[in-house]
Amino acid sequence: MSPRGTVQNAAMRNQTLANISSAALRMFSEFGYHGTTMKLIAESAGQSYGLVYHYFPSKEAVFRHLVDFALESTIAGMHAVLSAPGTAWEKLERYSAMLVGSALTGDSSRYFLIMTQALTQAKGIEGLQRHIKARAAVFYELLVPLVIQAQKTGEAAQGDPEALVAAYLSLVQGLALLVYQGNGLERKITAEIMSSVLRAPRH
Amino acid sequence: MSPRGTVQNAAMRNQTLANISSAALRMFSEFGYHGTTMKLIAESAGQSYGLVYHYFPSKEAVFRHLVDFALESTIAGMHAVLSAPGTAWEKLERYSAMLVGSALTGDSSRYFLIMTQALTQAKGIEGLQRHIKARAAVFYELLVPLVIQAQKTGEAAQGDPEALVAAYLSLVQGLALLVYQGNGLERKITAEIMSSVLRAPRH
DNA sequence: GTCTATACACTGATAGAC
DNA sequence: GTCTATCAGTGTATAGAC
Repeated sequence: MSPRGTVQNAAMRNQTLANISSAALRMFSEFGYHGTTMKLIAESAGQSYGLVYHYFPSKEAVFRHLVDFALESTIAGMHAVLSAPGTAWEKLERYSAMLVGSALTGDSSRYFLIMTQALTQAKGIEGLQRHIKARAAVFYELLVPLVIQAQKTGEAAQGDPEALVAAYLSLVQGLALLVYQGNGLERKITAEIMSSVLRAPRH
Repeated sequence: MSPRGTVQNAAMRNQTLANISSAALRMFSEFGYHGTTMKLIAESAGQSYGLVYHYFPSKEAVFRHLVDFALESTIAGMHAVLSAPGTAWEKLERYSAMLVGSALTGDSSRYFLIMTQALTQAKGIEGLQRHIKARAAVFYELLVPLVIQAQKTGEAAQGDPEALVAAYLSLVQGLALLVYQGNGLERKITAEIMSSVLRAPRH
């Protein structure tokens, strides 16, 4: 009733929501969409079964929420790195460094993983595939112009810029899988290796 | 009873088995392990539900069979390309060409996909993760020495050879995902781009 | 070898008590 | 806001007829 009460309620609600989301991210990234049950999410979050349905109308909604967050935060991260001053090639190298430094370690790699899950198992989820494709197009819209510019200065490799970006993003997705396997090999990956897909052979 | 009868039976059995396996590969690669039902496999193969269980004791066995085939045929393909005469770098380039030319197109890419499915959803399948890790170690055993040799001739990039191979294999896995999405972008990928992860910057 | 029918367990989602 | 109980639907696996 009192203002303080509603504020506390909102805080508690946000915390519970974050708790459930975090648990769902772990489960989806480990068992896939169909392999994850609402019971599993609830138990993993330390919450009751019914409470999950209080925050999300369906399992699909939970998954969509995570996929959207993954897409938007990836786009935001790209924007942040690419909007800082520097040449096109410097920006691309800086993004590789950011991926190796943070995005491909810990929880962030799980977001790349559920993107993979979404792409390879979402045939039954109405419109999700299309939604991802539309938002992922932004990746290309941001990176392709940079590659074209870096090709003019001779820093990026010649060839179809879209193909280069496609290979670069494929490498990122593949590395997220490597991180997930946890052999320790992922710690040896350097920003230089990541950029090598785009880099021109020097003469 | 007669010799001819048993031979015909064996032939029919092999064909039905191949039919079910092929249908299962399609379903698993599109819906993932948990998203694929035995009913779906049966219908997709044009066979009855019970018949699938006549050929495989369980859904897990079907999946294992496909994963094993994927692993062994990938290893066999590597051996074939790498045992042909040539320098270490030539062999690596030849393998990239083979991947772009055949392995990453059509049905072959589905085998790379179920490897991804297996790695990211097989937490519930006892021992599968370990089995894959053990067999996938062969990839490294075959490729790392080649990279080390190509580093000596200055053709491969300097740096940890294991990290280079890990990035190379990650790129392959990522590209299989690209093929699956079917944007048409995968057709622009060249062997040169694939090899760029391993290639040394020329001086 | 091939098919249909079914037992049994589990999952997603809802209802209603506190 | 949080929990337990419950229902309808689906999935794996088996049994048994042909």
